[in-house]
Amino acid sequence: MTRATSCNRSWPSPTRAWTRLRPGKHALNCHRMKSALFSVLCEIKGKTAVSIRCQEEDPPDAQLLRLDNMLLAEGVSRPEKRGRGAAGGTATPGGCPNDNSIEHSDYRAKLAQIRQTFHSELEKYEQACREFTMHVTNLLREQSRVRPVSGREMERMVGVIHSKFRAIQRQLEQSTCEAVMTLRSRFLDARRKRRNFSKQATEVLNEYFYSHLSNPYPSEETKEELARKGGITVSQVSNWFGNKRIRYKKNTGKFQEEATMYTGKTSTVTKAQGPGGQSRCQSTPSPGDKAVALFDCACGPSPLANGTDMALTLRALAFLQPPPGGACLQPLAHGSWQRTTAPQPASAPAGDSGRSNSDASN
DNA sequence: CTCCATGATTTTAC
DNA sequence: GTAAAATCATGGAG
Repeated sequence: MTRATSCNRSWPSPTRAWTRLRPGKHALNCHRMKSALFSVLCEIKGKTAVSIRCQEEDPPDAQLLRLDNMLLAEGVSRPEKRGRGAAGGTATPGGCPNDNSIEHSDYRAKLAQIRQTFHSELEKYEQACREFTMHVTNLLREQSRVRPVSGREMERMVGVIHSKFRAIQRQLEQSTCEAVMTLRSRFLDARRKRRNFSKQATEVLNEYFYSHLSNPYPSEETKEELARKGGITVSQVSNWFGNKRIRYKKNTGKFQEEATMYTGKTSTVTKAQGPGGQSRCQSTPSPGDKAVALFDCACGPSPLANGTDMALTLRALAFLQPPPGGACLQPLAHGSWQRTTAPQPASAPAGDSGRSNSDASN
């Protein structure tokens, strides 16, 4: 308590706290025996080899390396970078096509936020590290006037400081990693969540489905088109058609209303254009009648009874008639579609047999 | 909370 | 590989 002597006010010190503990420095500096004492101290120090063990700069820590790699892979370590973040390319969590869904951009935004926080924190630590190093260096320099402080000792001290800050930095990296992992898992979960399609998407799909009731198998191109129109992905279109076919088939009656609604709606649209490029001529070749009758009696008063769609269906079914070996579809007795041969010939080969898939005409 | 509709995933058949 | 069928899981209405 009494150590803080009267003279501590006069010290032009960088740190008052420190200087308060060194009351006799001025006195020492001015002491006539100073140089003698100093040399003795040097000698003693040399002999005892003040080997304050350097905590040798830890070897490239494996754990740290892993963290670095992880952050690098997540695109966090690098300051803003285009593309290929964790969410980029095929690395998209969930393995979904890299559509730019809202969730996707949301994920990227959050990742960017984490990255920003990480870098600003890192910057702060580095700044603090620099300041503290300078501070300590100054102190040592100051002290070197009264006691021997070798360059090596200074270096060692700086090294210790750096390693301490490195440990803090490692913690920062760890927590950043955690944040990224949490974000990722949450994002993955979010993608699993089912979201109802927009009204528009449903309409687009239903319109196509009911106007191609005889053959609701859109080609890849058509799927892309439908996906684009509905603002969903191609695989979602495929899923939807898969579900729709099976559900429609299972319970045709339930879809009656919907069917009439859409066939009514599409009839006006398709007359002008015809989604499959099919011209809707009203001539109804008789060969299809049997098939329609078969379909109808199985399905009851199906949407096929609708005038426009009836024509379409008859027309489509007409192609089913003579397919010895040709790829085509046949409505099953219970109102289904059945492939008799190779599914989706991708593109219709010349000739009508390929027309089984009305999409081919697209 | 239940129930149903519906999008997604998994399994099966070809 | 594709589609059918079964199943899972969630959203939303009641």
